[in-house]
Amino acid sequence: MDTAERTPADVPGPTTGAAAAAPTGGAARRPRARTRSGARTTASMADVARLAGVSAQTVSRVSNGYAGVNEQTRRQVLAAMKELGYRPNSAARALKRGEFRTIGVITFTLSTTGNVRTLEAIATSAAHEGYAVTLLPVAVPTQAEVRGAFSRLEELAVDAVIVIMEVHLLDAATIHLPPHVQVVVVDSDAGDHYTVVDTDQAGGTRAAVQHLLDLGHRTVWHLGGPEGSFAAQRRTDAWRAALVEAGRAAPPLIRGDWSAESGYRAGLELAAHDDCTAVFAANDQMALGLLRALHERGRRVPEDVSVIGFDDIPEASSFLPPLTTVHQDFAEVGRLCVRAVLRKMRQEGPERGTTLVPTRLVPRASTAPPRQA
Amino acid sequence: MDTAERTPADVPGPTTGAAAAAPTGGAARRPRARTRSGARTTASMADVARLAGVSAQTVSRVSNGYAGVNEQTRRQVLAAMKELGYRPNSAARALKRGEFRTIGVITFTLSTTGNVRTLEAIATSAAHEGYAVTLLPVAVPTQAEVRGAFSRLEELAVDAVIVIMEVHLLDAATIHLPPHVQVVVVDSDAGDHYTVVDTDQAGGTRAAVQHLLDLGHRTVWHLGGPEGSFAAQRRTDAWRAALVEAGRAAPPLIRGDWSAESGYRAGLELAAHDDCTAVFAANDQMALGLLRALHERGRRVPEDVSVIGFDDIPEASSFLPPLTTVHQDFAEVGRLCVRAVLRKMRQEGPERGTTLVPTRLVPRASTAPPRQA
DNA sequence: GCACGCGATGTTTACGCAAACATCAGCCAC
DNA sequence: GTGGCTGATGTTTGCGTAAACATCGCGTGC
Repeated sequence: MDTAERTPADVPGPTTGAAAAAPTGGAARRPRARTRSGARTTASMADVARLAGVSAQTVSRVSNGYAGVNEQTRRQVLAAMKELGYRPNSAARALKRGEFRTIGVITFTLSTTGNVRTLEAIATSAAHEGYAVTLLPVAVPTQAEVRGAFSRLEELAVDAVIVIMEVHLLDAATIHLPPHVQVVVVDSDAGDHYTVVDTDQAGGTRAAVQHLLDLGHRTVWHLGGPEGSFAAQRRTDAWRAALVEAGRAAPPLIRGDWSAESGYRAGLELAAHDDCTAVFAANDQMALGLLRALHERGRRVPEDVSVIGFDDIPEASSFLPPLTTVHQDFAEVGRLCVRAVLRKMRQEGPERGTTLVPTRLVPRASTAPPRQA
Repeated sequence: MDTAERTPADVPGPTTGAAAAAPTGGAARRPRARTRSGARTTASMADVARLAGVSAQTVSRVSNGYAGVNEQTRRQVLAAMKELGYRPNSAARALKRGEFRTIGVITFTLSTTGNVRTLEAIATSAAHEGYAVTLLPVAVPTQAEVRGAFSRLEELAVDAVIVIMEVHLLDAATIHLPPHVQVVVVDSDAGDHYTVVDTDQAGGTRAAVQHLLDLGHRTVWHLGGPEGSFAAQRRTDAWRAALVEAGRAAPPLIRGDWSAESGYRAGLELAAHDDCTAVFAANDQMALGLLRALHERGRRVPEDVSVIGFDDIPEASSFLPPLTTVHQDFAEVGRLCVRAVLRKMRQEGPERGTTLVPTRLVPRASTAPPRQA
């Protein structure tokens, strides 16, 4: 047989011609489409190996930074990689290694500051650990949609999942996660069943209420968040508890939906109550709307009414007046999420439990002692 | 028949399996105990095939919804899948198919409304097309960092990339993308070299300036964004051009950095100019700070000074006073990005060129005719 | 001087899936 | 009835990588 047929580039090894009874791959190992200069296909390890005159395994070793490769060989391989523009194929890697080095993040909306900031921190922390982050948006917060996201997720290339969402939407009975995909939840009180990382809603709320009481206000009104939200629920509960603890009567709860617009509507209502001298809004956006409503109704802040928010969005210091609020450390929440989920993957962490991130009261110009105090 | 469920919620079949004359796999197909950390492995196609009594290929056909599978066989396979909790392995799929069905999004920060809203829209559109979105945050906007993100990207499982960033950070010479990975850029004027989708910055700006001139203002001051930003640059250029077109003198440019705080500082400066009756802020956050500064200095809005913003963030309608601004359709931008990048992947779209998404002026209470007009 | 060990490298195999090809049973046309 | 066709299913193969195992050459201890 004309075993000649050697290409100019030439294959290094003699390639062991014989061995007729090749146990398995005996088939014609066709030399792949010529990857010469006008190459279209991406170079594979085999291509690099050929060019460098070594085996594919050695390329793999270099690629993964193994020790035990001769320095000169290593340099040759690196040169070959560079020449061919070699990049490891992540699909093959993932297949072989059984992991994707990717974390999925399921979130309902990116329109709230908290979710976005948390997501950003997660992405940053994950990148730091060599993980990528894949986003799984859920259009509407219904169980069906969430379930849909999870089932999409099941085909997705992720090793773990972080859910930024009220967990009551996760009907645990109907969601079955792929095996060894770990979950960490933000904004939830499901610490009994999941690993949860969250801002210390209660602590922050207590600080806010206490701040107002300390200023001399008889009681504190509350502009709460929407019903579905656990964060809202906890802030409301903590508000009530703090008042009870202090022996004060809790005024009726007023609800918004997190938006500034809803805060405005609530503010119009509150402005009608002459006895209202202090309001704790469950987030800064609602506080913004509240400020506008009070202004329109001629109630001065903080002289007539003190207002305090929650979140400390960057704009809060530019409100009229600058808003006293409770600062949330979203970056820390994100960091802890990633840490927790990676720990769980390595089976180092606990299966469940809640981690709370402390808050900090940021006093600005929207709170003051009541006039008659 | 004997579909009797043998193992309630157990590992796949007994498997141990006759060392039958397995034609191919010859080797003892060990029951695949723990792969990684002691976890059960997921069931593979082969496991399903065994349980259903068919070949792996048939499982594949069912899994991919091929026609040409007998209904009864199909049902059997589906039942087996369900019993084993089978999920296709996306790494293997990607390896075989040569695509990941994932789009990478590189962005510098998620702290600006525009980026976040665009990202959200991208994620939603992508999901709609069956694509996932992987986030690649870049910590600081330096070329080195961006290059780092791109080289991380090269190992990443993505088929295409959308860059939400000023493209001048992409030093084209040093970034070499993996072959076949298409790029679409947002917020850039690099339409000559890339496919660009962006808001019609110039159109929006012209509308804003014209609105103020139409109200009778002699000229319009401008609170611009930071130097590095193309969006800022274009708004500034368009502002100047619109004034020139109208035969008005352009006041000196004042610069902020997008933040409300910087708007406040600029506002203090502007308040000192008695002849300033109208300001166009390059975004709503800066307009917010501006409003506060003007208020503090006793300049009433809109009676003494008209203020107009850009973006139309949800809070803008709750500013004091509610802000007239230029609405950006981020959702559309995101949608077009995804469409463009998928088109390029399929080689249906053009290699380069810019697509502009129109804006809309939203008149509210922060603009009015000047007093003496 | 010879076996042994060790470092460097090569060879085989399997990961899970799906395209390409192979087989096989029925069924119709002539 | 026989050849050919069709639809359903099985078999082979290989994607690019990395673990496990195999080989090879050289220096060292005794």
